[in-house]
Amino acid sequence: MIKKILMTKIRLIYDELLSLYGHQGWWPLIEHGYHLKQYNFPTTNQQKFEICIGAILTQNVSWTNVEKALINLKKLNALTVKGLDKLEEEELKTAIKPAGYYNQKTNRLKTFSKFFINLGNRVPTRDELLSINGIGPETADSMLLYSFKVPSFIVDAYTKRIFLQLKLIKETESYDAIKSFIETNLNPDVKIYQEYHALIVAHAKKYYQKKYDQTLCPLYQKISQKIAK
DNA sequence: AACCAGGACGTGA
DNA sequence: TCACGTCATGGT
Repeated sequence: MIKKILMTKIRLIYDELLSLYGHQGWWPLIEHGYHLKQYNFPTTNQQKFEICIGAILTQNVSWTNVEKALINLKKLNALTVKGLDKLEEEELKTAIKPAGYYNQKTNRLKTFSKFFINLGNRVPTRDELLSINGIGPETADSMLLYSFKVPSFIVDAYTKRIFLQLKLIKETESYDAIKSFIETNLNPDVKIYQEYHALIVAHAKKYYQKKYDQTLCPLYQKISQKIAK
């Protein structure tokens, strides 16, 4: 007789999303696109750096805008640490303009590339990243999870919307409270954390845009049906 | 033509 | 601590 494994809700939601959308293969790189099931990415220091740059550029902006900026940087050979560090400030501003907030983000990229150079092959701590101007909790966790392969769960606006709709969190809960709630109910596993966040984004793009009716979310419908019975 | 997108920071209460 | 204004482009 096989024992039934007790799974947490958090894990069940993950399984549900994975069966709905399949592997997402984040983080996308300009050259390689989505890596799909090759979880050894990123392999080179340059790829790690590109992911970090993307994490800064995508702050409050759609990824399609970020791609334009990344392609501009690639053309200028500035998707490498040294390349970006060498780039003139005005040139950098122009290149990342499509990603919005280009004045702030220019400073943030310059500051970060210096940090990245000094980092060497070391993995930074979360606090270390948070102490850098322009890197908040979500950006830090994105870098840790996708660039440095540390199982640090990312809480973005979509994560909040979905978990709020599923009544697993409250409206007022802080970033860190939501993060630790999820992490205590999900074994630390880089692959799963990576997929989970990507799946949340995929799911949210389909059901949790502000213009949509969030009650159409199939996960929510399942729950509300159970309650009705 | 407003509104929103894979946030973070500075300010004042 | 925390609510609020600010930063800016591109798509719908």
